[in-house]
Amino acid sequence: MAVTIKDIAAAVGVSRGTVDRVINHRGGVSEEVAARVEQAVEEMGYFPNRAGRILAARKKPVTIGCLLPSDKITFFHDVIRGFFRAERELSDFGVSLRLKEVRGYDPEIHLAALRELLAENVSALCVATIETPEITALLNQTAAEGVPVAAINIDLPHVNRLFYIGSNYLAGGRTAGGLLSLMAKGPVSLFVVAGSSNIHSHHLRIEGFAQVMKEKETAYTLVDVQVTQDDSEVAYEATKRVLQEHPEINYIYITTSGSAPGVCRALEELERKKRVTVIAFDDNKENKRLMKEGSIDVLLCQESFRQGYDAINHLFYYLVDGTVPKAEYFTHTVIKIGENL
Amino acid sequence: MAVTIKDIAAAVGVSRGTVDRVINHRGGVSEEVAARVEQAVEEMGYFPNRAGRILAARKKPVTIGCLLPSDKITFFHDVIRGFFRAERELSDFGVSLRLKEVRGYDPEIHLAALRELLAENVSALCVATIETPEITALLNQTAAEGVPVAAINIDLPHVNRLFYIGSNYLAGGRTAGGLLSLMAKGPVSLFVVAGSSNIHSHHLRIEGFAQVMKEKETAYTLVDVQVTQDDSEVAYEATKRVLQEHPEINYIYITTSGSAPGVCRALEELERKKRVTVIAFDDNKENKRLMKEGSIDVLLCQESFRQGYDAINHLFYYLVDGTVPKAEYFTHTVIKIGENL
DNA sequence: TTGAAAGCGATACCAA
DNA sequence: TTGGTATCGCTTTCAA
Repeated sequence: MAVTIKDIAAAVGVSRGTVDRVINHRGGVSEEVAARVEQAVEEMGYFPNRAGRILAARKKPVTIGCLLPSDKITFFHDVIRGFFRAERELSDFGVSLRLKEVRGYDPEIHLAALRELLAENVSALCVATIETPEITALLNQTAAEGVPVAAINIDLPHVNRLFYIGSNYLAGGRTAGGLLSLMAKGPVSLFVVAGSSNIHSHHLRIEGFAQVMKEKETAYTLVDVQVTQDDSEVAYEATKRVLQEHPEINYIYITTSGSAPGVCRALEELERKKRVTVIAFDDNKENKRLMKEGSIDVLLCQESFRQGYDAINHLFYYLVDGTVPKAEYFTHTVIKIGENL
Repeated sequence: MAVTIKDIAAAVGVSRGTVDRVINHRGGVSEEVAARVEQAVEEMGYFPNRAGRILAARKKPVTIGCLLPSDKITFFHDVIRGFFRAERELSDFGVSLRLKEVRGYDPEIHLAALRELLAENVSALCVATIETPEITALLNQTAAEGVPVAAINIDLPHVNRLFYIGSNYLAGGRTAGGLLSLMAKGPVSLFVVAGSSNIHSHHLRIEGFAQVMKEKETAYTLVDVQVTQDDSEVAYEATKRVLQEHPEINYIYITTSGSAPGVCRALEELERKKRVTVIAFDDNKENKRLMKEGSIDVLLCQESFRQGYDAINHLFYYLVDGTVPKAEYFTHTVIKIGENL
C-alpha cells in the first residue's frame, strides 16, 4: 500500500497539517521541521493521492472558460465534443465549463468574449484566438494573476500560455506531399486550393508539401493556385474556371477544410471526380460525406476531439494537482481514406 | 453543486447507510423505504461521485492480472506501455497489475499462467490468449465467479468476456486494399506475405484486401502468396526466391508484422527496394526503422498502446464504479507513411 | 510555528 | 431492517 500523509506525519512525529504545509509550500513551518519532513517524503517515496486531493478540492469547484471561433465552422464540432466529454468525466471532481462561441476572428469580439469569461471568475482559460496587442496583453495579465491560459488549435507565441495543443501544420503538409509522392506514378498536374495567404497555418501546409515533393524528387506541374479565404462558394467558382481551362489536372490539394465542398461540387458538375485525385484536410461532417461519395480521396485529420479533451484534462490536473503539462502537444496527422474513415 | 448521498438521506429521512444499500442493491431494505429512496434518487438527479467512491474503495485494493504472449514479440511492447501507463495513473486509486508474459501460443503454458494469476487472487483478468476447451472453461468459470475477464488484441468469442478491445482485422485489410487502389496507377504485380493460414486475423487481412480490390475494380496480378508463420527468416528466404523468379513484382503486401524485416532484407540485397512498394502492419521498433530507411512505404497500425491503456481503465471503472463497458472496442486502422510516423 | 479536528462523498461494520 | 460511526487521503480552519 502506498505511503500517505499520515505515514509521513507518524514517521516524523508531527501532525498531518504540518506535513501538508511542507508539501504544498504553504509556509509557516520551521526550517528544521520542514527539512525533516522533506527527507521523510523522499525516503519513504511519498506521492500525494489524487482521489483524496480531488475530494478535498471539491470545496472550491473549478470553472474553465473556453473561447472558440466556432460559430458556423463545423471543424470545431469535434473540439467541442472533446470539451464536453472531459467536462462530463470530470464533473464528479467539481469541473464545469463556460464556452463562448464567436464567429470569425474580429479582435473586438474576441476581446469582449474574453472579458466576459474573466468576469465570471473562471479558474483557467482555454482559447483559440488571435494575437492583437490588446488580446495578448489581457491574456498575459490573466496568466500573471495565476489564472492559467491554454492555447488550443491556434498557438499564441507571444502569450505566456501554460501550453499549446493543436496540429503540427508543417507535418500535415509534409504528409500530403508524402502521400502524393506515393500515389503519383505518372505525370502529375496539380491544382492547389489555399485558404488564405496570410494565415500562417495554411502557409505551412503548402511549405511542408513542397518540401517533401522536392526531397522525394516527385515531378509535378503546378497548374494553378487559388486563394479562397476558406469560402466554399469562392472555391467552387475558382475550381470550375481552372478545371475548364486545364483538362490535364489530375490532382487537387486543398489546404483548408472549408473549401472542399465547393471544389467537389465543381468536380461533380464537370464529371471529372473519377479522374481527379483530391487530398483535403479535416474530417468534419461535410468532408466525411464527400469522401463517402468518392469526391475526396484522402483526408488529413488533426485529432480535433483530442485537442478539446486533452486540453481540459491538462488544465484540471494542473489546477488540482499542480501537475505541470508540457509546453506543446502536437496532435498526429491522421490519414483517412474511405476504408478507415 | 451536485446531489450527494447525504442530500438523498436527508430528503428521505433515512441514514446514508440505507441509501447506499438501495443504490448498490445490497438488499436488507424494506420495499417501502427502498421505493422512497429510489424515487428521491430519480427526482433529485443523484449520480454517485467517483472521487468519493474511489477513495472508499482503497480499503480493498484492485489487482488486475494480465496475460500476453509477448515474449520475444515486439508488437506487444506498446500494449505493455499502455498497461503500465494506466497502472501509474490509477495507482492512486489502488490499482496494481500482475503481468505474465509467455512465449507463443502453447495451450498448456497459457493455462498454467492463467492459473498462477488466479492463485494470486486478482480482481480481474485482461488476457490475449487462445481458445481451447480447458482455457475457455477456466475463463468462463472465472467470469461466473464475478471476476471479470477482458479479451485484448485477440477476441475470445466463446468466453463470456466483459469486453474485447483490439483491431478490426477486416478493416485493416480493407484499408490496405484502398491504399493500393489509390497508389496503383499502372499494372500491379502483387506478392503477398501471409503469417499463418489458420490464424483467423491474418486471414481477415487478406479477405478485406481482396474485397476492396474487387469493389474498386483495381486490376492486379497475384504473383505469389507465401506463408511464413510470422518468422522473419522464413520470410527472407521466400521473398528472395520469389523476387528472383518474378522481376515484375512491384507491390508487396505483408499481413503479419514479424515478417517485414525478412522481406526487407531480401529487397535490400536484390537492390529492388526503390522499385517495389511495400505495405505492412504494425509500427513496432523494427518496422519503424524499416520505414525510415525507405524499405517499407506504408504501415497500417492498430493503436496498440490504446488497447492496453483503455483495457485497464475499462476494467477499473467497472470494478469500482460498476460502469459497464461496451462489448467491443475496435481500435482504428492508422495509416503511417514516413512523413507522419 | 504547530496540533487537533472537521469535512469532502461513499462504504462497511457494528449495534440496535 | 435500520442507524450510527469510523474510515479512505487530503485540505483547511481554529486554537494553542
